[in-house]
Amino acid sequence: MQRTDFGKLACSIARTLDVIGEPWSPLILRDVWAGVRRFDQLQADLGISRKVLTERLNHLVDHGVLERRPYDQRPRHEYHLTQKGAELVDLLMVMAGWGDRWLAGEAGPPVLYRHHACGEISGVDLRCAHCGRPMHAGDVDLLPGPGAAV
Amino acid sequence: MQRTDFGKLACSIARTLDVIGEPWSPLILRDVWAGVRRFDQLQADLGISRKVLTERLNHLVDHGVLERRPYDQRPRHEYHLTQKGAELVDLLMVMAGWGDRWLAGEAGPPVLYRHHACGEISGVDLRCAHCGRPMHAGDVDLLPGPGAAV
DNA sequence: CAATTTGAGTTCCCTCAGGGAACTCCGAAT
DNA sequence: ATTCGGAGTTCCCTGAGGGAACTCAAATTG
Repeated sequence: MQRTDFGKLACSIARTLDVIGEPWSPLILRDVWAGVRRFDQLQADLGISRKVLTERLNHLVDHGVLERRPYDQRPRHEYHLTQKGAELVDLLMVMAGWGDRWLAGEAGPPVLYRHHACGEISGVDLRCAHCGRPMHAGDVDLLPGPGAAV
Repeated sequence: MQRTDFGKLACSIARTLDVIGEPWSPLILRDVWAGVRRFDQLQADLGISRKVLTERLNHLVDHGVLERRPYDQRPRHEYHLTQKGAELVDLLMVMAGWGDRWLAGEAGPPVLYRHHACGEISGVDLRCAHCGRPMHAGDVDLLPGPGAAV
């Protein structure tokens, strides 16, 4: 095994990386989310090699993150996010939030997010699912869970 | 340029990937967060090649995500998260949340998070920073921002 | 009907990044 | 004076990513 396989580790971060950790995968999801759904569009938009794009799309479909949906009689299809994939996009929003805050520089963020519920330009905020108060890296203790390694 | 450089794209996701998108980087941050701070400990815990570990650590220090902190007279040091790095760990928590939900299987999540504020085992929840209501991938419109590409 | 176009991949070759293991450097402890 | 231990370096080998050209089948064009 040359390139290490993260999927087997007892770590949800590693397992998630096994699904979207390869180069380009998150950007493919971003594009599909933004409405770029076809092979050639994706290839052109990202500038990715066709070989790798094929590989990544198959991987994402195999893992149930994207689904192939025909849009014509002939064998033509588009890629769509599944529920599982849509929830990954939440992760991308958090990622974009960090990039906006720390890497955007003078020019400001390249993309803005308008929240349907309130209509405002905003960003995501991390809250505790239980008490609703802010929940950040320093606000938690880590404990071994049921699926912990022996 | 062989391996594509994401840092130059007008996309905060791509820019973030430029910092932590390489294989192992997120797992290194996870370990540092969890208290694994020294070179040999990291190498042993992750099973990463020493060469790549050196490379990743330098990259993360260069990008201000980790800092090298001496812990002895002799040239010995530990890696610590900076503020910038700690905010990346928020991202890792979201990533772990997705993995817990979709990939943990029968055994359940390998790690549990206890929130200091309420003392409960919990997970993160994404809220709109403006109105406080849930904010997910489907709840937003994307608009070009000030730093958008021409 | 023949020729072209179009979406969606395949195939081939080449370079470079990652894995593994051994080697180096240096101040401290024995 | 030798050994040790942390923190890298160096070397070689394999395989993944980039680029560009090739394939294939259905539809459209002339």
